[in-house]
Amino acid sequence: MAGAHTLRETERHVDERLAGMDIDFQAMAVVSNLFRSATAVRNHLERSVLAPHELSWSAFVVLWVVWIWETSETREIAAEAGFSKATLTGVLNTLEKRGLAARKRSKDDGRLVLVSLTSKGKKLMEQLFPLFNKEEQHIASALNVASQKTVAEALRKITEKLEG
Amino acid sequence: MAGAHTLRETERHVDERLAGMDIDFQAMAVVSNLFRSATAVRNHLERSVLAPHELSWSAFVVLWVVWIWETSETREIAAEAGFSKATLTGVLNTLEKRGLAARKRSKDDGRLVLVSLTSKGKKLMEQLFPLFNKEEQHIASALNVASQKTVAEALRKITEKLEG
DNA sequence: CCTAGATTGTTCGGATGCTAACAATCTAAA
DNA sequence: TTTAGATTGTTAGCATCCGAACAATCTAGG
Repeated sequence: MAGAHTLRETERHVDERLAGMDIDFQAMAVVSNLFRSATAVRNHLERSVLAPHELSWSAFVVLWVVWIWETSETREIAAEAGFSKATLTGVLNTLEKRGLAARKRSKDDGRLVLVSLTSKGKKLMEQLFPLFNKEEQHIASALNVASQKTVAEALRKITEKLEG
Repeated sequence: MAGAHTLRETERHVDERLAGMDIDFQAMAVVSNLFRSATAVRNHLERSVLAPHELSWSAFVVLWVVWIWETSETREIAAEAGFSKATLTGVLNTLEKRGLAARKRSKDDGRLVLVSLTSKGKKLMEQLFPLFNKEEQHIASALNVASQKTVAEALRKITEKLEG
């Protein structure tokens, strides 16, 4: 589907192409498959769950973070969602325009902006997240439960090594 | 570092916040840690390897694909790199402007555009990829070798379930 | 031949996504 | 109390990113 070569054909070609070089192929396999799978999962979730509601990936992530943490400071959302505060400004503009989220100046600290979901935004997440999780379940079903645990924990270790 | 909460604190909060709902938490953990780790790895590689050469992530991915496959048709690069052909057009403009890649019309099929690296582009990849792989090695060292194999294979299965 | 349909890369409009610079605000040390 | 420095969100400028529409080109059926 993704072009002329399958995943495994591509990996074999790369190995041959780089043969002789002093390369850690196992480490390369971890990283490249991390990106391949993340891209595939994101595309799948965008098409199956988000697109019908005209939601972008980042818009959904912001909704998710605010939904989970009730009300959030902007700086916190950006860190949690994984992109810069400048990017968040744009996404919040979009969400406000669509009536899904609202901004409010903090009274305690005039620099801070507090974000909350509108009732429309809340209703959307209560409807959308179960569908999202059904797709997550579909995706994770590529692995048995023991393997799911192992993979999640291994990915945590990678994240912690780089952020911890 | 990433905001006020650690990774594991965040996961516990989410579990409590969604308690009572009919949610597959294990599947959620796989997907969310997939994105967290992919984001962390990408940010790390951008800062440590790509930024010093003023290369964006997508520019590097395109260089990588063309380097590995020698000369590539545009449609193939887009599929392999994981983004749309519209995006590729922009990235190729940037790479051409910087003298790292070149476009050429195919003689066999007037619709096709063939992309190759300039000698400057080749030289850059020969210098850059070993550094890139060193960082991949650093990242993968969060796991022992057996775990690296397991994770890579599990991620392959996820990709194949969605693309296969 | 010839022409309807398929394929390819680009363009267009809009939404991310980044760093750097900025104004507003808070904090703490003199 | 004052003021230098730190923090926060926005803006500006640029480079991705996408889907949809488009022109150029190829392919088949007639």
